[in-house]
Amino acid sequence: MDFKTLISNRISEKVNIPVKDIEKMIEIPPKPEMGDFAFPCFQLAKTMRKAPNLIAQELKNSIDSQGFEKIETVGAYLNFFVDKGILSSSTIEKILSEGKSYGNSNIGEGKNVIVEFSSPNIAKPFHVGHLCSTAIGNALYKIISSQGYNTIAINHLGDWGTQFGKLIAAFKWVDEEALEKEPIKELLRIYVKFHEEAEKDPSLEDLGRLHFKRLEDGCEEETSLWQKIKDVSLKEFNRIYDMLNVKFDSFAGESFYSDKMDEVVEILEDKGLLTESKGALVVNLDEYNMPPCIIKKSDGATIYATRDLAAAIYRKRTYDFYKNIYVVGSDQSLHFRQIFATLKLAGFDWADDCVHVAFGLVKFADKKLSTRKGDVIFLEDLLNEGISRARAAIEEKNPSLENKEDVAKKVGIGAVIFTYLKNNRERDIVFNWDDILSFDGETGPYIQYSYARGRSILGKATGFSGTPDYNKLNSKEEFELVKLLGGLNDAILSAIDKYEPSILSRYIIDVAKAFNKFYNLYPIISCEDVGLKAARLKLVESTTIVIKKVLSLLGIDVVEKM
RNA sequence: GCGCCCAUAGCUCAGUUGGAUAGAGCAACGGCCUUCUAAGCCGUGUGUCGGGAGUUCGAAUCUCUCUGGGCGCACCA
Repeated sequence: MDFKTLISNRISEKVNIPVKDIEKMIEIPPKPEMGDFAFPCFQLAKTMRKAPNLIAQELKNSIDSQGFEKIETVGAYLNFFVDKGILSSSTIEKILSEGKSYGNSNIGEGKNVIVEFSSPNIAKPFHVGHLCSTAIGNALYKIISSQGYNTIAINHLGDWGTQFGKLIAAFKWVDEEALEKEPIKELLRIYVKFHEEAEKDPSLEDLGRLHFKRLEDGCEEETSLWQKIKDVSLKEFNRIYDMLNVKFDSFAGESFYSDKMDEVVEILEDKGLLTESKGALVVNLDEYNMPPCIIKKSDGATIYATRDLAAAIYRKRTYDFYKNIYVVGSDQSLHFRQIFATLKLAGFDWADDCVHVAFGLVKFADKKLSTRKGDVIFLEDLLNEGISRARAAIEEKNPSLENKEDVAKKVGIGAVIFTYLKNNRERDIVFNWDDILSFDGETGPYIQYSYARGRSILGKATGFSGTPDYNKLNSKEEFELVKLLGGLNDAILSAIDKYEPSILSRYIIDVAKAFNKFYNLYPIISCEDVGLKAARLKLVESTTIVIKKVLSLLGIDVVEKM
């Protein structure tokens, strides 16, 4: 039962405004005591030439109130109180019958959506900053998929570019033994050393560029070193992706496009967009009020803009995408605006379907994380610290728990992922071990705990059977929970609309809070009224279904006990 | 200098697209485990919504301006 459209229809009958417009005006009152839905009459005052509260009063008297407990006016607001029994039974039965597909829809059927995310740079450590793109991208991938879209997860590996020239130049300092044991750390060490040395001797930068040019020209020595670096890096990255349970449909990174860039240059040339400037080939973007987009450097080598253009064109041809989403830090906003503008100038109207989903940076209280300087926290260390803190919490709170290690892993990692997804993605995260790994309050473990409590109650009720009487779920707390559970699809759609997983994180916090409140206040197993007990059990079951569903969309596992 | 983003309680953040008395978590203090797991629940209070002006029935939300921060601005990604 969709009460919002019901209300819109009834109001539309009385005033001369289309149902759709009425629906947009309907709001949810700030406090549940004020009703479940509200219709403000301020805007009608002008056309009807009457005082808004008078309009509200007249509507109240003339409107059909069937299906509602009552309809009230407060000032210019017309407040609707829905029939709790009807809403509870329809919501709970829908959840139970749809199970894990509750919240899904097929609005995206037949549409391909690309989500590019994670995209770490080969040869560099996978640090705490990379989790922003990885967690947000993975969540968006799952959230969008839930609405029937055919979604493609692409890891656009940073495996090409001048940095490899620098790395190859730095290879003369490599310690083979260390490279064997801890490849990324050793590669990082020589990369850092390169930048230190380059400060004293700027000619090293030129040497790096030379090596990249040779790599791009297919020279054997550079190519084999590059392959070696890529192999050891991917091995390390896959270990992290396994811990996070993140999977990709494609690992086509920057090098994948190395043979597709000549065509980009040709296309831009044909359209007459290329101009030469200081020896480089650029696309002028003055009309967009942006600096030019560099297509070829003065030494003839390509640059990341060229590769991103090639990638976008390739993706359009291969996947014919409906949306092409880039989950990349906000520090690259200008770059993407330049790419999209260049595509547009080249006559590709689908440039408008490309979206840069930006996020803030992870930084220390005082300084920015800098790979070049080597001050960096490995993501693996953060995840392991999370796991070991979860392990300690288990020993303290529930030492007889089975599968301790499995639970510690899911709770520890869940806490980290949830922290990354809790807030508006454009906010910077100030790195603090205790904040990121908190288990109290609005955190991942709090949600997981709520789920485990629900499952525990259900486990104790096996064998019970009774016909639920949903009319008896009439307490404020029970009804609040029901209303929240009914709002899952809206929350998902809103999250997709804004490319914002935190909308779902906030939603599930609200659900868990309402659920905790409910079971702390009312007996379930020991409830004597059979109809009410059955209804409460169904409510608990519905809640566990919704929590599990939302956490899975966020890329977080649930545990049955903790 | 130019462009984009941000400023809400001591701290970290929400705020349903312009609506009713601006809310959570953390931290602090007090209460609740012989009754469904205390990673929980209940209670106690704090705000010039950065300042100013404007738009209108109505602004934390929209416009302008100032202040204070972040990021970016051609051969790195």
